[in-house]
Amino acid sequence: MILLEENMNYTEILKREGMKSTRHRNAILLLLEQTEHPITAEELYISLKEKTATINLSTVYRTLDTFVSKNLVIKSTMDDGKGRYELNHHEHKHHLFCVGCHKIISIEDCPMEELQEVLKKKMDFEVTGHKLEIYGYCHNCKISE
Amino acid sequence: MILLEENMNYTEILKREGMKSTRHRNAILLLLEQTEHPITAEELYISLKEKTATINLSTVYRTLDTFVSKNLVIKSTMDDGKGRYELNHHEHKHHLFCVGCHKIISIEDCPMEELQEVLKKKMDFEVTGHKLEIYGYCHNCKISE
DNA sequence: TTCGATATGCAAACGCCTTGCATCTGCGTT
DNA sequence: AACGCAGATGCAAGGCGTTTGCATATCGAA
Repeated sequence: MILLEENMNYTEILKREGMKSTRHRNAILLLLEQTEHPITAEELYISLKEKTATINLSTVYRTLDTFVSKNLVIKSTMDDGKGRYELNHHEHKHHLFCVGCHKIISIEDCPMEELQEVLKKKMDFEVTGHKLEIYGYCHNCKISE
Repeated sequence: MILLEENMNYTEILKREGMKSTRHRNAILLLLEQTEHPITAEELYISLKEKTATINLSTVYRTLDTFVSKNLVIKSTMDDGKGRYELNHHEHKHHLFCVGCHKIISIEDCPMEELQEVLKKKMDFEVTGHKLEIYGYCHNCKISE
């Protein structure tokens, strides 16, 4: 299992996956690491252009796709039709979506383990993965309601 | 809360929501009722054309959107970029997605209740809804692996 | 039956994402 | 250090799911 550990630079990680270490790939990994919540390809693209680099949107998409296929990045698609990407920290994680202020909060709680057992016994379904999104009001938005 | 009960025809349901009862709307509701799993707008459109009616794809989209906004239908968007629609039976339900044969199986198990309490206590997050998708291998695909 | 509000068809457009192709760049080899 | 090539990138065009503007058709209350 590949982890993005602290004292390991991106070049090594990329090499390990058989990818060339390039300016863009490194910048994208860095930005994903700095952003703790899932962001869209376009947000990433704009943020990169502001910061330093000239980069093309299609490069962003291609890079993200490759990262996803190498399991370095997790993609999830929401009802607005846009995909969001985040680093795969290989800790199991879910997100709270505040419907008040649209903040995204990461949590590490996950209620799937028991259910996984149930599904196996009850209907012989072998769970390989799942996606859980939770909507509601965060502390602040609850107050100002 | 609005339920699609057995001996209640679509006209009544639609009227109750302030919608006109039309040929298309009825056909879409009927088809959704016959299909127990979430389907795409296009699948619905093709199926309708095969069956009886001349209908336009944009009508399908508009109708589904209205149904979603009235809470008669639930939309969920997958990583292939397509939205899927299903009747809101107001029983709480989730789906198993078989990654082998792409079958979709509905289940009524839901592991969220306890987590909801935890999130409230731990971070004062008030859950109003959630989405859970489970991936894996169904009984048949497990065998033929 | 009439009539206004709403639903529908049609065609064009939109937004997110992908692709084909020419050029450039990282990196192992010489 | 220079070379060469596979792989990465930019650019522009295209794909695909979905939305929209507008003219026409339909529903249903009066």
